Amino acid sequence: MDNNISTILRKNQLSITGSRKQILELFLRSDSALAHHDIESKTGSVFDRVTVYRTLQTFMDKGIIHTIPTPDNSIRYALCKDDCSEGHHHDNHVHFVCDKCGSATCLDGVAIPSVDLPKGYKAREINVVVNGICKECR
Amino acid sequence: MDNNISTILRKNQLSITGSRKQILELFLRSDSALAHHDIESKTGSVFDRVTVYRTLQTFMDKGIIHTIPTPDNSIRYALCKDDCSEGHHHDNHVHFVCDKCGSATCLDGVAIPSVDLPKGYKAREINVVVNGICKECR
DNA sequence: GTATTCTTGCAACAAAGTTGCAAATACAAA
DNA sequence: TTTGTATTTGCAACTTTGTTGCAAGAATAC
Repeated sequence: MDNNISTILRKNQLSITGSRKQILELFLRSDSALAHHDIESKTGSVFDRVTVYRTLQTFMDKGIIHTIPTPDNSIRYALCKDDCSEGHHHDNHVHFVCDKCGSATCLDGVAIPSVDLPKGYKAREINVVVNGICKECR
Repeated sequence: MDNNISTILRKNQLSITGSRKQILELFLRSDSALAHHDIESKTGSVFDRVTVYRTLQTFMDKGIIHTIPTPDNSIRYALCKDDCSEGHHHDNHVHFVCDKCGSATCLDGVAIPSVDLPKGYKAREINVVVNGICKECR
C-alpha cells in the first residue's frame, strides 16, 4: 500500500514527502477526479494551499495526473494510466461529468473517437467531456 | 450593422443598452472565441467588470453565446448559431484551441462524433475540444 | 413626458491562484 | 549516525477572478 505509493514517487524521481504521499494516496483511493478544493479538505487541511498547488503541478509535470476540463470551469485532476510519461501525455479516453452528483470520472473503456479536422489544422490532443447522468445517480 | 445587433437583442427580449450592443458587436466582429479578459480590454475597459460578467451571463441564458472549456481552465465565449434557443442549447460542433496563438475557434463544419457510453450512463451534452496548431500558425 | 422596470456602477467581499523567502525536511555521502 | 546540500514546505503578501447588495441611472411602456 504505502510501499506502492513510495514506489510511484521514486519511479518519477520525486523525493518522498508527507504531502506527496497523502495526496497521491488520495488519488489512488478515489475513483473519481478531484478538484483542488476536494484535495485540500480531504487531507484535513493539514497542507498549505500553496503546497497543494505545487504538488499538483509536480504530478502534472511528471505525468502522474491529468486535468479534466469542465464547462463550469472547475479543473478536476485524475490519475493517469501508465502510458503517460513526462512531457508527452496521452490521455486517450473519454471523461464524464455527472449533472447530479458532480463527480468526474475517466471512462477508460471508451476510446476517443477520431475527428476529421479541416485543412491546415493539426491535432495534438483531443479532449472529450460528456455531461449527463452517471450510473450511480440514475 | 448596428441595426443587425439591435435586432438580435430585440429578438431575445433584451433591452438595448450600450454594453450589450458593444459586447455583442465584439462577438460578431471576432472570428475566434473570447475570454472574459479579452472582452474587458477590447471594449476599452469602459464597462465595469461586473457589467461584463452580467452581460455574458445574460447572453448565455438567452443562448446567444456558449462557452468553450479548455484544459487550462480559461473559459472562452463564442457566438451560438441560430439553432440555439433559450434553455435548450445545442452546440453540435468541435472546438479548436491553438497551442501557439491561443485562439479558440468553433469548427462549425466538424460534427461531434458519437460516443458509446458504458451501461448506466446517459449523455446530455458532449464537448469535444481539440488542441493543436491552427491553420494560421502552421 | 412620466412612471415603472430593468440595467449599471460602486463598494465590499469571497475564492482562486501566484511569488519570494526563510525554515524545515529529505537524501546522499562520509 | 551524523553532516552537508538540495529540495520542499509554510507563511505572508499579493494578483486575478468571480459574486452580491444597493443606490443611481437608463430603457421601455403607457
